[in-house]
Amino acid sequence: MFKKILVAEDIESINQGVHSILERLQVQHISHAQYCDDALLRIKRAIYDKNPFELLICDLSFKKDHRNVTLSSGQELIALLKKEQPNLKIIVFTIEDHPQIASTLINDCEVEGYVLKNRKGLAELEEAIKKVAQNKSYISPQLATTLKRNNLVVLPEYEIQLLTHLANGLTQDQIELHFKKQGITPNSRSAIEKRLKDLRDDFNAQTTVHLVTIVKDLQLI
Amino acid sequence: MFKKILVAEDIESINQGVHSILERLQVQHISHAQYCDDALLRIKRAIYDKNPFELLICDLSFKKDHRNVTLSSGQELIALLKKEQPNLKIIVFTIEDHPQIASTLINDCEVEGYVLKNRKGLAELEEAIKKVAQNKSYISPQLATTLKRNNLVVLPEYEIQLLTHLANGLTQDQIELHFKKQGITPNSRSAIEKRLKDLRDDFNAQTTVHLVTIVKDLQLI
DNA sequence: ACATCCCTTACGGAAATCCGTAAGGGATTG
DNA sequence: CAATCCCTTACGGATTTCCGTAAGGGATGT
Repeated sequence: MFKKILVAEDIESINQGVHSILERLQVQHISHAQYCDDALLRIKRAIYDKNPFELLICDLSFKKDHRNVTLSSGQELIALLKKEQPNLKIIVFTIEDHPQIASTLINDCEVEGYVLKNRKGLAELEEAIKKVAQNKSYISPQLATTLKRNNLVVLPEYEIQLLTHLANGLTQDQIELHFKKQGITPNSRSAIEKRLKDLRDDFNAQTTVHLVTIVKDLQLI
Repeated sequence: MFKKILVAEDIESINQGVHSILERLQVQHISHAQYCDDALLRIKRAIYDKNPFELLICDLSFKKDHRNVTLSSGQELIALLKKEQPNLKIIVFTIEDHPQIASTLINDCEVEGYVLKNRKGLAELEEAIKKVAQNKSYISPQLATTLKRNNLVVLPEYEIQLLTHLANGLTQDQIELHFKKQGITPNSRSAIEKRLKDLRDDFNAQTTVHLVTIVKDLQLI
């Protein structure tokens, strides 16, 4: 079992719940951070002290308050940490069940666990901690099944840019111009139209407005 | 102070936190419901038993699981309850800080309290319970300030329909036709165009796609 | 080399949207 | 009653988007 764990989570009542589990698992050093910035500092400090954390249990969304923070989300924190301390195990503990977001963290950021805060969340978290301590990984069952069958759509960077510009109010002419300035290809009017047509087909969108709302709902842009 | 309180909340660790507060406030009867349907049943039953609840502390979002539920959100529950037991006090305790949603609950559904689950959430909840027990109302400070200055936009039903149809892939021609069938006026092509132009101006949208993404982000549709 | 495939670009016409103007019809007000 | 205001509708032209066709170029395979 882990000896030194950091919990990054801003809601106190959930912190209490997590803490009680860690105590039951007889974790010796339990630290808490209510801000992402704090979490990063503590982890850096622990490395400097030659006594690094072994596991981070991390929420994704942190409420803003009066404090100025540079890291506002768990995603940013995790992305940094994988450079700072690659051997640090990470379990995401969040209410966020959107497959797109979970998939990015699991596959790209390579977190070791992803646990949903639901009715049985704490029990699952305990399970996850045990698994990860054995060098296995853990993903909440509901999420695991949807991730498997849900053949996730990942939009290529080009399509993301195209749709984002549309959503932000650029006309196709403006996008063509912009792509030419930035050296992004293809940038002809024709190609842009064709991509949009293909995307409409792919997503069964009747109009371009429809298309943009669909990809926004799917959080692809 | 209240003697009989129901807590509708699906995440166990938060339930624990709320429970500990209610105990400190020496509430005699504390009930919990992990599903909206359960909450409704318990409240009805309590009325039938001539021993109704005095206060409901209610989350908004409830995770779906294997159980079939008819009420899937706190909003639906609250809307029903205000008919079922008009004198029941309600405090919303949620992570949802979108002013649009909060405003609807506070002004339309007339809940007595709206507390955000943030770093000081439990302390605020305690404060709210005390206030509401004195027939006052309570709104989380952060929210209260934004609600005041944020001169909330409320879109008339007609505009909501128009934009929703656009977002769902109808062309302006199809919308004109649809409005005529439904007897919704104005339904001329011209009027539809004019409304969209006005809306684009109101929201500083460059294009119609832009407009739709803006109102979707604001959760106006 | 040649054929094939895939992608980009170009072009032209159809369709949809955008925009301004103007006419008509209620409601309000002097 | 007349004047005014506001909204709806109609219409025409400009702009934008949509769609099909075709030409050109690079990569791959035979």
